[in-house]
Amino acid sequence: MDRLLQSVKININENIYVKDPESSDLGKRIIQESILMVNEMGFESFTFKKLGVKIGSNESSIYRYFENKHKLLLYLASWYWGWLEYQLVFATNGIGNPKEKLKKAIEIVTKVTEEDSSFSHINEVLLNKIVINEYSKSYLTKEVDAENKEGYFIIYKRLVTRISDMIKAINPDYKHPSSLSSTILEGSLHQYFLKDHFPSLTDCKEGNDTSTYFQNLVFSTIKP
Amino acid sequence: MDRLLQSVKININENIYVKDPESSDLGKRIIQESILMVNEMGFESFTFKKLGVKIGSNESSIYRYFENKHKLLLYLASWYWGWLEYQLVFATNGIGNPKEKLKKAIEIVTKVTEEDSSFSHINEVLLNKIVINEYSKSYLTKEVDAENKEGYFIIYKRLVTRISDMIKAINPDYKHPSSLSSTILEGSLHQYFLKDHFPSLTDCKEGNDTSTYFQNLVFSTIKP
DNA sequence: CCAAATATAATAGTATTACTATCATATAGT
DNA sequence: ACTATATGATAGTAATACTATTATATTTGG
Repeated sequence: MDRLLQSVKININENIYVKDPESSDLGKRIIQESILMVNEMGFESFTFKKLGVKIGSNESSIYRYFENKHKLLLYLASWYWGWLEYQLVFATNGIGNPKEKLKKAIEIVTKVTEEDSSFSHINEVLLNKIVINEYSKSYLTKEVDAENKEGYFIIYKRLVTRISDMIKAINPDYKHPSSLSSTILEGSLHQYFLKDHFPSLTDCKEGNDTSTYFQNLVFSTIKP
Repeated sequence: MDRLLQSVKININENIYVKDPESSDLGKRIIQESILMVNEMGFESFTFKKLGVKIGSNESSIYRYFENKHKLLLYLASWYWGWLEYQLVFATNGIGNPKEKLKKAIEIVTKVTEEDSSFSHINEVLLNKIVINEYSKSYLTKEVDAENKEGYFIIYKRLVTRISDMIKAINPDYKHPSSLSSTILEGSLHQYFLKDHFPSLTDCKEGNDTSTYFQNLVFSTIKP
């Protein structure tokens, strides 16, 4: 997988950034360090000023890449979902059996994140933690409808649709394929959050517990 | 139901507030108007200064009830979950059949919110909208572990546990009762959010769609 | 290789937020 | 009427989230 991915670039809506952070060294440092910092101090405490100090650059220079930190969060989240989508498509493409295919898809989107050496400036493990802790904040806003119209959530929506389509392929009569798909994606993040902070509210403790939980949930629910 | 509830007070952890807002007229106006305002402008734009203007009071007076707006959000959320818990216990108490009981419980926590005249200063319909749009922000913070230790989320946790226990009563061998219970509560809020902002990601369009979705999900998954 | 374009850095300034502190006034209970 | 307690008014502070301007590097095209 590594070799192939080396030439892949995750494609992100151009309106999310002012200048493409992939286009320069400073841009990549902004992404790289913002992942470390947001993970470390949380999105609320994170500021462009602090990021500037950390990367030895200036606040005003960061504003040339992103309008504000909310847009940066949208960028990081889009990158994460784009990366997951790529893995999902790659891993399920050759599978003919619809049930095997969906099973694999659920495994991909619910399993514990592992480092991907193809993107050296991005720490996928920490980025996954950011998505678990901060993604909701990117859409639980008053601007969500306008931003949705701008296409800022398109990759995430496409991912939900892909899994929804796989569910339909197994049981075209099941009444809630989209709800079930969105429940898997959002619910998986939530179970990981609970594991770390409210362990009594989840049974997903380690390894592939989360995958097992959702695979069982989905296949019991949709039957053939 | 109305008569009985008139003497009920939702019991909220005393450390969430500085002074009990139920203990005075100003306190109740703070709660009443904050629900309208947070719903109207979103939690980010909401400030104590603006609230003061709206209720014809002073910023500094509001600080005598809540340390900050985060604590006020914790209060509103706790009140909401306490209110839901009361309805759940009340509605399921007499039901002997475990399946009927769980079915009713899921209906209560997933159905569309209706006004409850027992609490005249609280608009439950708007409060439900606030919980849908803002609740995640109350725990997706760096302080979550400390605040959990303080007991700020205890009502919500008790609700999850209640439903988890009902699942266990039906099938003691099912491996993920807590995960399933937390998926219902959190997933229900999410489906309502999707309905309003990402309709293509949900099949829950109106009336009792959400209840039907989750009842079907749960009973298919746990079987007998 | 020089000029011009472009990228980055430095500095300053602004409105708003999220408070804290102090003092004044109103009201309520004994 | 006295005194506690609740509320209101005002002022002040550090930090945030920017915008604007100017200066200095760095790149690149002729």
